[in-house]
Amino acid sequence: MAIIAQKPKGTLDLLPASIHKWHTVEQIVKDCAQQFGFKEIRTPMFEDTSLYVRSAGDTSDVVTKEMYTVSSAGDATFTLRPEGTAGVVRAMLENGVMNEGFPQKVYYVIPCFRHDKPQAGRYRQFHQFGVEMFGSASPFADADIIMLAKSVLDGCGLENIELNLNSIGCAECRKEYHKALKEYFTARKDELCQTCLERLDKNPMRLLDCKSPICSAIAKDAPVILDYLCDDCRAHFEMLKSILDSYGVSYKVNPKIVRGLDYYTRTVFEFISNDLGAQGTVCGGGRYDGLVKELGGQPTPALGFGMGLERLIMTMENTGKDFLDPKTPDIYFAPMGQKAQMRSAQLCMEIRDEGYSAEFDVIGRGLKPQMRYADKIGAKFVCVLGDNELETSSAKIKNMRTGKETPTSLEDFKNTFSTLIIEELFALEDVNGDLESILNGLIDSEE
RNA sequence: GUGGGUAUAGCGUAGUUGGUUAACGCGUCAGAUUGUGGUUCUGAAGACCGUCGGUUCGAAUCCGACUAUCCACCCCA
Repeated sequence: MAIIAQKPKGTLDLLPASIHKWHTVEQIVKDCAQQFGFKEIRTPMFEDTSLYVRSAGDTSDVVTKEMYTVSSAGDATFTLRPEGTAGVVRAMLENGVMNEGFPQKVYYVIPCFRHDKPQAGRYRQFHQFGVEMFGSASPFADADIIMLAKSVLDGCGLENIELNLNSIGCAECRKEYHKALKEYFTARKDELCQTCLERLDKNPMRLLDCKSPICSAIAKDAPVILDYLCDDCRAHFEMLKSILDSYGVSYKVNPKIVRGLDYYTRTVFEFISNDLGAQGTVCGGGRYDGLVKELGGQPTPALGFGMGLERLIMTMENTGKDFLDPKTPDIYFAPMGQKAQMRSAQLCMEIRDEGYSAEFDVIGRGLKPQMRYADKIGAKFVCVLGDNELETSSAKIKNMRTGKETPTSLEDFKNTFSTLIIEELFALEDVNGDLESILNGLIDSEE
C-alpha cells in the first residue's frame, strides 16, 4: 500500500494516543491566563504580509527567510502567521479595543508557521501559547507577565528552568548604545564574519548574538546595553528586579538576551530549559512599547510573551512529568444478537443523555472480544445484554474494577447505574488517595 | 542555507564476511469444552527491507543519487 503523500516537512501528526498531553498543557495554560485576568483572543491564521514585515522588522530572520507567503488571486500577498503578537495588535486596533480602556489583557493558543530547517524542538508548524498586555508602562506589568509565564511552567511541574532577564532600553538610549557598538565593532571590522558585517549597519545588536568563535570572542568585551540605559529605562529595570526579588523569584541578568524581533524595548526575557536540546528556550518575551504606534495606533506601552507548546511538552516528557489521565468511558454495553444490539444502543443513548460517557459494540463481535475491548478502553462498568436479559427485562451492571455484578430491571437501569457510577467515582478517589499515602509512607520510611 | 547520523510489519528492534522460506518483542485479530475482561497458553494476519539506478550468478547487506527523518550550526518558540 503506497500512501499518496507524506506530511509536509517539519510538521507533526498528533495522534489520539498522545493527545491528552496537549489537553493537559492547554488546560494549564488557559487556567493560568484566566487566573491572571487574561481573556482569549482569536485572530486569522494568515495576515497581510506587510503586517509582519512592519512589526518584526525587515532585517529580522523571520521576515527575511522564514515566512510562508502566498499570493491570492487578487493583488494582496498573505503570510501564514510566524508569531502571534502582530496579528493581535492589528485586531485590537482594527476593532477599537484599545479605546475601551486599559489595561487590555489577552491570551491565545495558536499554530504558527516558520520555514526553518527542522530539528529537535523546532518545527515549521508549531504551537504557541502567548499573552499580550496593553496600556501599562509599569514594571509591575512586566513582573506580572513574567509571573504568569512562571506559573505555567510551575503548573507543568518543570524545575530545571532558568529565567534570563535583560533590558535593551528604549529608542533613545538604544541610539547611544548602537553608536558605541558600531564604534567598537568597526574598529575590528576585518575580523568579523560576513553576516555580522551586514548586520553592523542595520542592527548592530545582533552581532552580540553571533556564535562564530571569532565574533563571539570580540562580542565578549563589547559595550553592554545596561551601561547605556537612560535614567527612565534604568529605573524601570531596577524596579522590575526588586519586584521579582520581593516575589522571591530567582533570575539571571543576561546581557546577551536581545531577541530576534525588532519591536522589543526595555524588558526582554527568556525561560531556558536545561532538559531540552539546543532549542532550550521554552518561553521568550518582553516589552514592545513602540509597536502599537508602528502599526498605526496611538503610542501605547505593551508587552507579552510566547511559549512553545511542543517544547513545553517535550520538556515534560524528558523529565517524566505527569499528564492528565485520558478520559475513560463510564459504561460499555456488550450486546449479543441483533435484538439486544438495538436495545443496547437505546440504553446507551439514554445513559449519554444523563451526561455519562457510554459506548456499545459497533463491530458485531462475540462476547469475549467485547469484554477485552471494554477492558482495553478502561470502561468503568459493563452491561451484557442477551436474550435472557431481554426476556426477563433485566440486566446486570458489572464493575470492571471489583468484578461485582449488580442486578437491575431495564426500567430502573438509569437510576441503578447513576448510583453505582457515583459510588465508583468516590471509591476511585479513595483508591488514589490510599495509593498516595502508601507511597508517601514508603518515601518516609526510606528516609 | 551548511554539516553529520539513520532508514527492515502499526510501534520498538535483530539480521553474522553479500547466499535462497527476512527473525523477535509489543500491538492487532482469533481460539483454549460453546454468555464475561485483566494473567497465561496456542494460532493467524501483517514487510515488494525508504525510492530509483549500479556492481554481482545472487543484495536488506556493497556503491551512487534522490527522498524522508533525527541531531548540530544558524535562528528562535
